[in-house]
Amino acid sequence: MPAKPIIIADDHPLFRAALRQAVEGAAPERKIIETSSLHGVREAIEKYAPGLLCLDLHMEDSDGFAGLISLRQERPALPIAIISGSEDNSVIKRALRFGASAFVPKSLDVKDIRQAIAAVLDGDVWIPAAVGDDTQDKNEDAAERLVTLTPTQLKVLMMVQKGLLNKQVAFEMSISEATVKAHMTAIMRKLDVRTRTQAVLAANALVVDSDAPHDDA
Amino acid sequence: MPAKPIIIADDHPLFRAALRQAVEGAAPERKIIETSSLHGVREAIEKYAPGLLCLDLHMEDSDGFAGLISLRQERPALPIAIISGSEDNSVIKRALRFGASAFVPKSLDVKDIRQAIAAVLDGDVWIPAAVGDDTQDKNEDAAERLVTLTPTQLKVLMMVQKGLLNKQVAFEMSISEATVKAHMTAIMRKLDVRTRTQAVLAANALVVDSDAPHDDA
DNA sequence: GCGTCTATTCGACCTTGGTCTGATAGACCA
DNA sequence: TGGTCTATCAGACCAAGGTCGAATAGACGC
Repeated sequence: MPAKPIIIADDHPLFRAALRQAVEGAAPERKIIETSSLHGVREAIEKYAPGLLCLDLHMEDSDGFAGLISLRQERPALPIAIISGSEDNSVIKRALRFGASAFVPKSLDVKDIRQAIAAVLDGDVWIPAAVGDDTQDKNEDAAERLVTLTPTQLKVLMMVQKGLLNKQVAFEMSISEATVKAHMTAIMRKLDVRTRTQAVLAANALVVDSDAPHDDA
Repeated sequence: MPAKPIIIADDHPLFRAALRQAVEGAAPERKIIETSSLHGVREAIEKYAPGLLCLDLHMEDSDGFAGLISLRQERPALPIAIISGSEDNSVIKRALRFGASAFVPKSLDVKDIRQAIAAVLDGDVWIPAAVGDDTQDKNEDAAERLVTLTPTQLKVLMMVQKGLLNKQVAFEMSISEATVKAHMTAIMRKLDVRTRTQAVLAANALVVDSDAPHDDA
């Protein structure tokens, strides 16, 4: 069978080059497409029907884990390897929960990255060696529910999370306020909350840097 | 002059004992009062007019930095040394911004803690050696504004941040919903936002929320 | 004591949020 | 082809959020 191309999506040109090197080591015969935005990723997926996506979480338009969830829903069969500067345990676990096939910290050297890519191309799930199994997963429910949101619902929730009014969301998306309200009703039903404030709290599981509140009293 | 007593406030009895030892080393002649809640702290302040408060951030009723801010407003002259399991840079910097006189990580040994206490009793500000100067201070404004909130406003904001309705806040505080709304208006004015969702976003600067330091496998 | 300030309290009033009904249209699947 | 799911929207309706003006009470300066 013909080897499908690989997409590399990262903000940073230098790291993109390094990643390309690692990927070429793992799959020399594959075509590689580079991009630096979620938008570019979607275009590339449309155009090249890739077999693997290496995705940075910190791109301008990726909105934390929301981009990952959307892509997974659009192409469930496409394996996604998350590339991230973070090595935080909760970030790694959330990435996997949201459907990533691998988590590759940027601190890894080329050899290890190559190994990770090879594993994913082989159909495996790859994670860094030292991932603890702390079972303080109370955000598990929230994560479980967030993946059931449709891409449009996710987009609405992202805007609400930034503090926008329904009216403003409607304007940004060029739809009516009534539709935004309908989306919010559906979102809150799925997240099992009753107000937008609580929806925002639940959506904090999507934020990469400072993670959602948990009571480790 | 008579040496004013010292209050030690920490959830953990064992650590409270260790802290007492360190404090006694730094100020042998001082009376020491122990407590394990914010409520206990207030009582002790009322009763003993202390010269120093050693405050843990992770107590049941301390609501992150909100407790620190309240106490600072009630007793601006009382130096407060923050005791915390976290050593995260942003936590330390926020503690100082919110008026702490020292930041003492629990990982320090008794000798260093004694030194920190001594420094604060001397009127100095004490921080751990390795505090970087990473200039990712975008919460600086938010922090600046949060300290202008009155204790009541802070209390309301804490509840709203947990996702409670105005009606629920009113019930919890035994005041009318109209009053809660009035507080919210004042809060939003001070924080320079226009909706409760945005107020909750701003209030996130109060969340301590660091990763559990013990389970780094 | 007397003005002034601010925090807290509240009711009247308007705006935004959220539900429900019901409807249209496209995508996808069986 | 029919059934399900999603996205879109309108209008009515009620609940929640938010502003305004105003009253009270304590703190401060003078």
